[in-house]
Amino acid sequence: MSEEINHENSLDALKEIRDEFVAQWGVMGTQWGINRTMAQIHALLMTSSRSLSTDEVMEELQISRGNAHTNLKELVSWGLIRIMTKKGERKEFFEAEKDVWEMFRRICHERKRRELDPALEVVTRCKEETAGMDGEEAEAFHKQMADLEEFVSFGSRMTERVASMQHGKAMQLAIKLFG
Amino acid sequence: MSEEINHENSLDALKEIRDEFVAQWGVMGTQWGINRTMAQIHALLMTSSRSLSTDEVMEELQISRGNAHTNLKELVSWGLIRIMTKKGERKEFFEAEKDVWEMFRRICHERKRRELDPALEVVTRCKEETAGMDGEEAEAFHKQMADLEEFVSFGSRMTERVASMQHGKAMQLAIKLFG
DNA sequence: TTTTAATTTCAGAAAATATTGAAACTACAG
DNA sequence: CTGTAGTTTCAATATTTTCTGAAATTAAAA
Repeated sequence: MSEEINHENSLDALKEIRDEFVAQWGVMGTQWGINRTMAQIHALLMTSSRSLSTDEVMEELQISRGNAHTNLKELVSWGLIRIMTKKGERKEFFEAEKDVWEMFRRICHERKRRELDPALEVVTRCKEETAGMDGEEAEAFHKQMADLEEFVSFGSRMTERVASMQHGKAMQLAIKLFG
Repeated sequence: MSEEINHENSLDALKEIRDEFVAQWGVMGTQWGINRTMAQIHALLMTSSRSLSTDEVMEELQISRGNAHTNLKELVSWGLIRIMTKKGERKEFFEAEKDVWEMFRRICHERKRRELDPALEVVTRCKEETAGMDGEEAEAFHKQMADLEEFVSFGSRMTERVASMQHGKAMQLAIKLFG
Protein backbone atom coordinates (compact mmCIF):
# COMPACT_ATOMS: atom_id res chain seq x y z
CA MET A 1 0.00 0.00 0.00
CA SER A 2 2.68 2.44 1.02
CA GLU A 3 4.71 1.22 -1.91
CA GLU A 4 1.79 1.67 -4.21
CA ILE A 5 1.42 5.26 -3.09
CA ASN A 6 5.09 5.90 -3.60
CA HIS A 7 4.87 4.38 -7.02
CA GLU A 8 1.96 6.66 -7.86
CA ASN A 9 3.71 9.71 -6.47
CA SER A 10 6.80 8.90 -8.40
CA LEU A 11 4.84 8.57 -11.62
CA ASP A 12 3.13 11.88 -10.98
CA ALA A 13 6.46 13.53 -10.30
CA LEU A 14 7.87 12.13 -13.52
CA LYS A 15 4.85 13.28 -15.48
CA GLU A 16 5.24 16.76 -14.05
CA ILE A 17 8.90 17.05 -14.96
CA ARG A 18 8.26 15.66 -18.40
CA ASP A 19 5.45 18.15 -18.97
CA GLU A 20 7.80 20.89 -17.90
CA PHE A 21 10.38 19.66 -20.39
CA VAL A 22 7.82 19.60 -23.18
CA ALA A 23 6.62 23.11 -22.36
CA GLN A 24 10.13 24.54 -22.13
CA TRP A 25 11.24 22.85 -25.31
CA GLY A 26 8.28 24.55 -26.96
CA VAL A 27 9.40 27.96 -25.76
CA MET A 28 12.92 27.29 -26.95
CA GLY A 29 11.62 26.23 -30.32
CA THR A 30 10.10 29.65 -30.92
CA GLN A 31 13.49 31.23 -30.26
CA TRP A 32 15.04 28.84 -32.74
CA GLY A 33 12.59 29.89 -35.44
CA ILE A 34 10.54 26.69 -35.09
CA ASN A 35 6.93 26.79 -34.07
CA ARG A 36 5.94 26.00 -30.54
CA THR A 37 3.73 23.02 -31.29
CA MET A 38 6.28 21.35 -33.50
CA ALA A 39 8.91 21.63 -30.79
CA GLN A 40 6.50 20.36 -28.14
CA ILE A 41 5.48 17.34 -30.19
CA HIS A 42 9.13 16.60 -30.77
CA ALA A 43 9.87 16.80 -27.05
CA LEU A 44 6.86 14.63 -26.29
CA LEU A 45 7.83 11.88 -28.69
CA MET A 46 11.50 12.11 -27.81
CA THR A 47 10.63 11.23 -24.23
CA SER A 48 7.99 8.66 -24.95
CA SER A 49 8.77 5.00 -24.50
CA ARG A 50 6.16 4.03 -27.08
CA SER A 51 4.90 5.45 -30.34
CA LEU A 52 1.85 7.72 -30.13
CA SER A 53 -1.15 8.24 -32.37
CA THR A 54 -2.38 11.62 -33.57
CA ASP A 55 -5.21 11.43 -31.01
CA GLU A 56 -2.81 10.76 -28.18
CA VAL A 57 -0.68 13.73 -29.18
CA MET A 58 -3.79 15.92 -29.38
CA GLU A 59 -4.92 14.75 -25.95
CA GLU A 60 -1.50 15.11 -24.33
CA LEU A 61 -0.85 18.63 -25.62
CA GLN A 62 -4.46 19.75 -25.76
CA ILE A 63 -4.31 20.82 -29.38
CA SER A 64 -6.56 20.44 -32.40
CA ARG A 65 -6.37 17.69 -34.95
CA GLY A 66 -5.31 20.04 -37.73
CA ASN A 67 -2.49 21.43 -35.67
CA ALA A 68 -1.29 18.00 -34.55
CA HIS A 69 -1.48 16.64 -38.06
CA THR A 70 0.39 19.51 -39.72
CA ASN A 71 3.21 19.49 -37.23
CA LEU A 72 3.56 15.73 -37.12
CA LYS A 73 3.98 15.72 -40.89
CA GLU A 74 6.44 18.60 -40.69
CA LEU A 75 8.51 16.63 -38.17
CA VAL A 76 8.43 13.65 -40.50
CA SER A 77 9.70 15.86 -43.31
CA TRP A 78 12.59 16.93 -41.08
CA GLY A 79 13.35 13.27 -40.47
CA LEU A 80 13.02 13.76 -36.72
CA ILE A 81 10.14 11.34 -36.30
CA ARG A 82 8.86 8.43 -38.35
CA ILE A 83 5.53 6.81 -39.01
CA MET A 84 4.86 3.37 -37.59
CA THR A 85 1.95 1.08 -38.17
CA LYS A 86 0.78 -1.56 -35.75
CA LYS A 87 -0.74 -4.75 -37.06
CA GLY A 88 -4.45 -4.88 -36.47
CA GLU A 89 -4.49 -1.09 -35.97
CA ARG A 90 -5.71 1.13 -38.74
CA LYS A 91 -4.16 4.38 -37.60
CA GLU A 92 -0.68 5.75 -37.80
CA PHE A 93 1.67 5.97 -34.87
CA PHE A 94 4.63 8.29 -34.56
CA GLU A 95 7.98 7.56 -33.05
CA ALA A 96 10.92 9.91 -32.54
CA GLU A 97 14.52 9.40 -33.43
CA LYS A 98 16.08 9.25 -29.96
CA ASP A 99 19.75 9.13 -30.79
CA VAL A 100 21.07 12.61 -30.19
CA TRP A 101 23.78 12.54 -32.81
CA GLU A 102 21.30 11.28 -35.39
CA MET A 103 18.96 14.14 -34.46
CA PHE A 104 21.79 16.60 -34.88
CA ARG A 105 22.66 15.20 -38.31
CA ARG A 106 19.08 15.52 -39.53
CA ILE A 107 18.78 19.06 -38.24
CA CYS A 108 22.07 20.07 -39.88
CA HIS A 109 21.02 18.59 -43.15
CA GLU A 110 17.61 20.28 -43.16
CA ARG A 111 18.87 23.68 -42.00
CA LYS A 112 21.53 23.63 -44.66
CA ARG A 113 18.92 22.86 -47.28
CA ARG A 114 16.42 25.42 -46.02
CA GLU A 115 18.68 28.25 -44.89
CA LEU A 116 22.22 28.03 -46.20
CA ASP A 117 21.46 26.97 -49.75
CA PRO A 118 18.93 29.75 -50.46
CA ALA A 119 21.26 32.31 -48.87
CA LEU A 120 24.05 31.12 -51.09
CA GLU A 121 21.91 31.51 -54.17
CA VAL A 122 21.08 35.12 -53.35
CA VAL A 123 24.67 36.05 -52.59
CA THR A 124 26.02 34.33 -55.67
CA ARG A 125 23.55 36.11 -57.90
CA CYS A 126 24.41 39.49 -56.38
CA LYS A 127 28.07 38.74 -56.84
CA GLU A 128 27.69 37.73 -60.46
CA GLU A 129 25.48 40.64 -61.40
CA THR A 130 28.06 43.11 -60.18
CA ALA A 131 31.06 41.40 -61.73
CA GLY A 132 33.04 43.82 -63.84
CA MET A 133 31.11 46.90 -62.75
CA ASP A 134 33.20 50.04 -62.41
CA GLY A 135 33.34 52.42 -59.49
CA GLU A 136 34.48 52.16 -55.92
CA GLU A 137 30.98 51.43 -54.62
CA ALA A 138 30.33 48.64 -57.07
CA GLU A 139 33.69 47.05 -56.49
CA ALA A 140 33.27 47.14 -52.72
CA PHE A 141 29.83 45.59 -53.02
CA HIS A 142 31.11 42.90 -55.34
CA LYS A 143 33.96 42.12 -52.97
CA GLN A 144 31.61 41.86 -49.99
CA MET A 145 29.37 39.46 -51.92
CA ALA A 146 32.36 37.40 -52.98
CA ASP A 147 33.57 37.15 -49.36
CA LEU A 148 30.13 36.18 -48.16
CA GLU A 149 29.76 33.62 -50.89
CA GLU A 150 33.06 32.00 -50.08
CA PHE A 151 32.21 31.81 -46.42
CA VAL A 152 28.67 30.52 -46.79
CA SER A 153 29.67 27.96 -49.36
CA PHE A 154 32.46 26.81 -47.06
CA GLY A 155 29.99 26.58 -44.17
CA SER A 156 27.64 24.64 -46.37
CA ARG A 157 30.30 22.10 -47.25
CA MET A 158 31.42 21.77 -43.63
CA THR A 159 27.87 21.20 -42.46
CA GLU A 160 27.36 18.49 -45.03
CA ARG A 161 30.60 16.79 -44.03
CA VAL A 162 29.90 16.84 -40.32
CA ALA A 163 26.31 15.76 -40.81
CA SER A 164 27.38 12.76 -42.81
CA MET A 165 29.88 11.50 -40.25
CA GLN A 166 29.32 8.57 -37.94
CA HIS A 167 29.02 9.53 -34.29
CA GLY A 168 32.19 7.65 -33.37
CA LYS A 169 34.25 9.29 -36.10
CA ALA A 170 32.99 12.74 -35.22
CA MET A 171 33.78 12.33 -31.56
CA GLN A 172 37.23 10.99 -32.31
CA LEU A 173 37.85 14.05 -34.42
CA ALA A 174 36.43 16.44 -31.86
CA ILE A 175 38.55 14.97 -29.11
CA LYS A 176 41.64 15.22 -31.25
CA LEU A 177 40.86 18.88 -31.85
CA PHE A 178 39.76 20.08 -28.50
CA GLY A 179 41.12 17.59 -26.03
CA MET B 1 28.11 62.73 -71.93
CA SER B 2 27.81 59.12 -73.02
CA GLU B 3 30.15 58.24 -70.18
CA GLU B 4 28.07 60.19 -67.75
CA ILE B 5 24.99 58.28 -68.82
CA ASN B 6 26.81 55.00 -68.45
CA HIS B 7 27.98 56.05 -65.05
CA GLU B 8 24.43 56.90 -64.05
CA ASN B 9 23.09 53.65 -65.44
CA SER B 10 25.74 51.71 -63.66
CA LEU B 11 24.91 53.40 -60.35
CA ASP B 12 21.24 52.67 -60.85
CA ALA B 13 21.99 49.08 -61.67
CA LEU B 14 24.11 48.76 -58.54
CA LYS B 15 21.43 50.35 -56.41
CA GLU B 16 18.89 47.92 -57.78
CA ILE B 17 20.98 44.86 -57.04
CA ARG B 18 21.82 46.14 -53.60
CA ASP B 19 18.15 46.77 -52.84
CA GLU B 20 17.42 43.27 -53.97
CA PHE B 21 20.11 41.96 -51.64
CA VAL B 22 18.69 43.94 -48.71
CA ALA B 23 15.17 42.70 -49.40
CA GLN B 24 16.24 39.09 -49.79
CA TRP B 25 18.40 39.18 -46.69
CA GLY B 26 15.32 40.39 -44.85
CA VAL B 27 13.27 37.43 -46.02
CA MET B 28 16.05 35.05 -45.05
CA GLY B 29 16.23 36.65 -41.63
CA THR B 30 12.64 35.69 -40.88
CA GLN B 31 13.47 32.08 -41.70
CA TRP B 32 16.44 32.29 -39.35
CA GLY B 33 14.25 33.49 -36.51
CA ILE B 34 15.45 37.08 -36.83
CA ASN B 35 13.06 39.86 -37.65
CA ARG B 36 12.87 41.21 -41.13
CA THR B 37 13.86 44.78 -40.34
CA MET B 38 16.88 43.79 -38.30
CA ALA B 39 18.17 41.62 -41.13
CA GLN B 40 17.51 44.36 -43.68
CA ILE B 41 19.35 46.99 -41.67
CA HIS B 42 22.22 44.59 -41.28
CA ALA B 43 22.34 43.97 -45.02
CA LEU B 44 22.13 47.69 -45.68
CA LEU B 45 25.00 48.58 -43.40
CA MET B 46 27.07 45.61 -44.44
CA THR B 47 27.03 46.91 -48.01
CA SER B 48 27.43 50.58 -47.21
CA SER B 49 30.77 52.25 -47.78
CA ARG B 50 30.04 54.83 -45.09
CA SER B 51 28.30 54.86 -41.75
CA LEU B 52 24.61 55.83 -41.75
CA SER B 53 22.44 57.80 -39.34
CA THR B 54 19.10 56.61 -38.03
CA ASP B 55 17.38 59.00 -40.43
CA GLU B 56 19.24 57.64 -43.40
CA VAL B 57 18.29 54.09 -42.45
CA MET B 58 14.65 55.17 -42.04
CA GLU B 59 14.72 56.84 -45.42
CA GLU B 60 16.46 53.99 -47.20
CA LEU B 61 14.17 51.25 -45.87
CA GLN B 62 11.05 53.37 -45.52
CA ILE B 63 10.49 52.48 -41.89
CA SER B 64 9.54 54.42 -38.77
CA ARG B 65 11.95 55.95 -36.30
CA GLY B 66 10.94 53.58 -33.50
CA ASN B 67 11.47 50.54 -35.67
CA ALA B 68 14.84 51.77 -36.95
CA HIS B 69 15.97 52.66 -33.46
CA THR B 70 14.98 49.37 -31.83
CA ASN B 71 16.60 47.24 -34.47
CA LEU B 72 19.76 49.32 -34.69
CA LYS B 73 20.22 48.90 -30.95
CA GLU B 74 19.48 45.20 -31.20
CA LEU B 75 22.18 44.86 -33.87
CA VAL B 76 24.58 46.73 -31.61
CA SER B 77 23.78 44.28 -28.79
CA TRP B 78 24.63 41.42 -31.15
CA GLY B 79 27.93 43.11 -31.89
CA LEU B 80 27.16 43.16 -35.60
CA ILE B 81 27.22 46.93 -35.94
CA ARG B 82 28.80 49.71 -33.89
CA ILE B 83 28.02 53.30 -33.10
CA MET B 84 30.25 56.01 -34.56
CA THR B 85 30.26 59.70 -33.88
CA LYS B 86 31.48 62.30 -36.30
CA LYS B 87 33.10 65.44 -34.99
CA GLY B 88 30.87 68.44 -35.38
CA GLU B 89 27.87 66.13 -35.77
CA ARG B 90 25.57 65.61 -32.86
CA LYS B 91 23.86 62.43 -34.04
CA GLU B 92 24.94 58.82 -33.98
CA PHE B 93 26.10 56.95 -37.04
CA PHE B 94 26.10 53.20 -37.45
CA GLU B 95 28.69 51.07 -39.15
CA ALA B 96 28.66 47.32 -39.75
CA GLU B 97 31.36 44.81 -39.06
CA LYS B 98 32.29 43.75 -42.58
CA ASP B 99 34.70 40.95 -41.93
CA VAL B 100 32.76 37.76 -42.52
CA TRP B 101 34.65 35.63 -40.02
CA GLU B 102 34.20 38.29 -37.36
CA MET B 103 30.47 38.37 -38.12
CA PHE B 104 30.34 34.61 -37.76
CA ARG B 105 32.12 34.73 -34.41
CA ARG B 106 29.72 37.28 -33.02
CA ILE B 107 26.70 35.32 -34.22
CA CYS B 108 28.06 32.10 -32.72
CA HIS B 109 28.70 33.79 -29.43
CA GLU B 110 25.25 35.34 -29.21
CA ARG B 111 23.35 32.27 -30.37
CA LYS B 112 25.16 30.17 -27.83
CA ARG B 113 24.25 32.64 -25.11
CA ARG B 114 20.63 33.00 -26.21
CA GLU B 115 19.81 29.50 -27.39
CA LEU B 116 22.27 26.85 -26.25
CA ASP B 117 22.77 28.02 -22.66
CA PRO B 118 19.07 28.24 -21.78
CA ALA B 119 18.44 24.85 -23.42
CA LEU B 120 21.24 23.36 -21.36
CA GLU B 121 19.75 24.72 -18.17
CA VAL B 122 16.37 23.13 -18.86
CA VAL B 123 17.85 19.77 -19.77
CA THR B 124 20.19 19.71 -16.80
CA ARG B 125 17.36 20.48 -14.41
CA CYS B 126 15.19 17.75 -15.90
CA LYS B 127 18.08 15.34 -15.63
CA GLU B 128 18.81 16.18 -12.01
CA GLU B 129 15.20 16.06 -10.91
CA THR B 130 14.82 12.53 -12.20
CA ALA B 131 18.11 11.23 -10.82
CA GLY B 132 17.56 8.13 -8.75
CA MET B 133 13.89 7.72 -9.68
CA ASP B 134 12.73 4.14 -10.05
CA GLY B 135 10.81 2.63 -12.91
CA GLU B 136 11.55 1.95 -16.53
CA GLU B 137 9.88 5.16 -17.69
CA ALA B 138 11.78 7.37 -15.27
CA GLU B 139 15.08 5.76 -16.06
CA ALA B 140 14.58 6.12 -19.79
CA PHE B 141 13.65 9.77 -19.38
CA HIS B 142 16.67 10.39 -17.19
CA LYS B 143 18.92 8.71 -19.71
CA GLN B 144 17.51 10.78 -22.56
CA MET B 145 18.10 13.99 -20.61
CA ALA B 146 21.62 12.91 -19.74
CA ASP B 147 22.38 12.19 -23.40
CA LEU B 148 20.92 15.53 -24.47
CA GLU B 149 22.83 17.36 -21.78
CA GLU B 150 26.10 15.81 -22.78
CA PHE B 151 25.54 16.68 -26.40
CA VAL B 152 24.36 20.23 -25.89
CA SER B 153 27.10 21.02 -23.43
CA PHE B 154 29.63 19.62 -25.88
CA GLY B 155 28.15 21.75 -28.65
CA SER B 156 28.29 24.74 -26.40
CA ARG B 157 31.99 24.26 -25.69
CA MET B 158 32.75 23.65 -29.36
CA THR B 159 30.92 26.80 -30.38
CA GLU B 160 32.84 28.83 -27.85
CA ARG B 161 36.14 27.41 -29.04
CA VAL B 162 35.49 28.01 -32.69
CA ALA B 163 34.10 31.47 -32.05
CA SER B 164 37.22 32.47 -30.19
CA MET B 165 39.63 31.39 -32.90
CA GLN B 166 41.43 33.70 -35.26
CA HIS B 167 40.33 33.40 -38.86
CA GLY B 168 43.71 32.13 -39.96
CA LYS B 169 43.86 29.44 -37.28
CA ALA B 170 40.34 28.29 -38.01
CA MET B 171 41.01 27.99 -41.71
CA GLN B 172 44.22 26.13 -41.12
CA LEU B 173 42.32 23.69 -38.96
CA ALA B 174 39.46 23.34 -41.41
CA ILE B 175 41.84 22.63 -44.26
CA LYS B 176 43.65 20.04 -42.18
CA LEU B 177 40.34 18.36 -41.48
CA PHE B 178 38.60 18.48 -44.76
CA GLY B 179 41.29 19.01 -47.33
C1' DT C 1 -21.23 -1.99 -52.62
C1' DT C 2 -21.94 0.65 -48.00
C1' DT C 3 -20.14 1.79 -43.62
C1' DT C 4 -16.75 3.24 -40.71
C1' DA C 5 -12.12 4.90 -39.39
C1' DA C 6 -8.60 7.76 -40.32
C1' DT C 7 -6.10 11.46 -42.81
C1' DT C 8 -5.82 15.78 -45.12
C1' DT C 9 -7.08 20.38 -46.25
C1' DC C 10 -8.36 24.98 -45.49
C1' DA C 11 -11.23 29.24 -44.38
C1' DG C 12 -11.81 31.85 -40.46
C1' DA C 13 -10.44 32.93 -35.58
C1' DA C 14 -6.96 33.68 -32.20
C1' DA C 15 -2.48 34.63 -30.75
C1' DA C 16 2.00 36.35 -31.28
C1' DT C 17 5.07 39.63 -33.31
C1' DA C 18 6.48 43.70 -35.53
C1' DT C 19 5.73 48.54 -36.59
C1' DT C 20 4.16 53.19 -36.15
C1' DG C 21 4.11 57.72 -34.44
C1' DA C 22 3.95 60.74 -30.98
C1' DA C 23 5.20 62.01 -26.35
C1' DA C 24 8.81 61.88 -22.86
C1' DC C 25 13.34 62.21 -22.07
C1' DT C 26 18.43 63.63 -22.52
C1' DA C 27 22.09 66.41 -23.41
C1' DC C 28 24.43 69.77 -25.85
C1' DA C 29 24.65 74.85 -27.68
C1' DG C 30 23.70 79.37 -27.25
C1' DC D 1 18.68 78.71 -17.85
C1' DT D 2 16.19 78.06 -22.62
C1' DG D 3 15.89 76.23 -27.02
C1' DT D 4 17.00 72.63 -30.09
C1' DA D 5 18.58 68.25 -32.02
C1' DG D 6 18.58 63.83 -31.13
C1' DT D 7 17.35 59.49 -28.57
C1' DT D 8 14.30 56.46 -26.21
C1' DT D 9 9.97 54.54 -24.87
C1' DC D 10 5.52 52.69 -25.41
C1' DA D 11 0.39 52.41 -26.25
C1' DA D 12 -2.12 51.68 -30.27
C1' DT D 13 -2.26 49.43 -34.67
C1' DA D 14 -1.01 46.42 -38.42
C1' DT D 15 0.89 42.31 -39.99
C1' DT D 16 2.21 37.67 -39.79
C1' DT D 17 1.92 33.28 -37.97
C1' DT D 18 -0.33 29.71 -35.76
C1' DC D 19 -4.37 27.11 -34.52
C1' DT D 20 -9.10 25.42 -34.70
C1' DG D 21 -12.80 22.74 -36.24
C1' DA D 22 -15.39 21.11 -39.65
C1' DA D 23 -15.80 19.49 -44.36
C1' DA D 24 -13.58 16.84 -48.04
C1' DT D 25 -10.94 12.98 -49.13
C1' DT D 26 -8.95 8.44 -48.81
C1' DA D 27 -8.79 3.77 -47.63
C1' DA D 28 -9.78 -0.26 -45.12
C1' DA D 29 -13.69 -3.40 -43.20
C1' DA D 30 -18.06 -5.30 -43.35
